[in-house]
Amino acid sequence: MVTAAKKESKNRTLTPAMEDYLEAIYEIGLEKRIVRVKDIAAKMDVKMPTVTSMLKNLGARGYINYEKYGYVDLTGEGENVGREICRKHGVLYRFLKDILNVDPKTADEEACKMEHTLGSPTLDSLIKFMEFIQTCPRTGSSWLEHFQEFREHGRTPEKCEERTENFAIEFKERVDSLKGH
Amino acid sequence: MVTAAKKESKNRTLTPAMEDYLEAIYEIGLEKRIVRVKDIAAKMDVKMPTVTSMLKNLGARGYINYEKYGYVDLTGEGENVGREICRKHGVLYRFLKDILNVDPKTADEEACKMEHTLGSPTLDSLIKFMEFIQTCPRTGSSWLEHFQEFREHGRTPEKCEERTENFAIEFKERVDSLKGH
DNA sequence: GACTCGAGTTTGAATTTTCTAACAAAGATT
DNA sequence: AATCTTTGTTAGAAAATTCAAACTCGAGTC
Repeated sequence: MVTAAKKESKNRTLTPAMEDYLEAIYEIGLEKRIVRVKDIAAKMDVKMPTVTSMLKNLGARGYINYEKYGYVDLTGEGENVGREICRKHGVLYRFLKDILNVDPKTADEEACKMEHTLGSPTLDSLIKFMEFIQTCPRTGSSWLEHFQEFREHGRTPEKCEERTENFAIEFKERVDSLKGH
Repeated sequence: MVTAAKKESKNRTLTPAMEDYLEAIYEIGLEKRIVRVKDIAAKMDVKMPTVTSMLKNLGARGYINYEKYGYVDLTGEGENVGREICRKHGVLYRFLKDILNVDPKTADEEACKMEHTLGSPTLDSLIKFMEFIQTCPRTGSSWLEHFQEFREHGRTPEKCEERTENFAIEFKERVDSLKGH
């Protein structure tokens, strides 16, 4: 379904590209004392002039402090954005890799694009969902393994019955430990 | 994590915008005999000249048959793309809305962007995952309800114990019906 | 047949992100 | 200090997507 979503008129919202640069600057800042144009270019896989123009852009918008030939650093707001995009990437990466079993390289690439498309509330819900899978007495890691089997071989009544019986025992133990607090 | 993903050099891959137009044309084609520039413009929320230039573009690439002042129709390849994007949108929309409980409007908007970022294998895995949740004896709709409770109020040991006991009964019935084929 | 009106197109321009080629500054090395 | 290398910047251009303004086509209507 293509939906006529209102275009964000004139407003100074960050584009995906800008968000990517802020994320890159944030991550480089975590590892090194200083953030260089060269490092950003390497991380983003673009050439240095591209970085320079984006830095001017982000500087003008107040997300970084930037002076020619000087080192780059994020303003408070720039840091908030960088951290949030970084967090989104991590959540999405783990969901794709650990839950959906997408191979790590693809998971990283797809997370890289999705991190700009999902709002923070959706991300929060996804985090809670993953947490819930792992902590709910009915699911946990054996359930995830069961899913991987299903994903590869579809529904096989024998497997299902076997797994169900194993879980019956596992589940009983969990119930007892819950009761016997 | 920003990753230096290889840029697809010269290759004639479809951009997200092109995919959106093919999806829109595909969907309009499902509802009406003929697909008009005006309808595409309305669905995409752009002006007609924008549609005209994109139609030339898609025509040159072989995804549609396009002649000035004539009606638009998809080639075989164009239809494949349109259908696939449409399918991705549907899967993502349902995941966001039914599983993560994102409000329908937001779910639609976010699905609209994500449909260009996830590969078909990832989508297939997501479909299987949703199917698995609904058919696995350990989960099903009561588990999803349990999640919604958790999402809103966090972990509450009492609730958890209560739910767990209810499930113990529910689960026993399922096991019996499995055994008694 | 001439007119009108909605649908479609052309033209030319703006924006965003990127590049290459050429230039400039900073840091090392001698 | 003079030079070399690395790093960073400017300038100019390209591709993609969009728009507004002006023009054209086609289908009726008088």
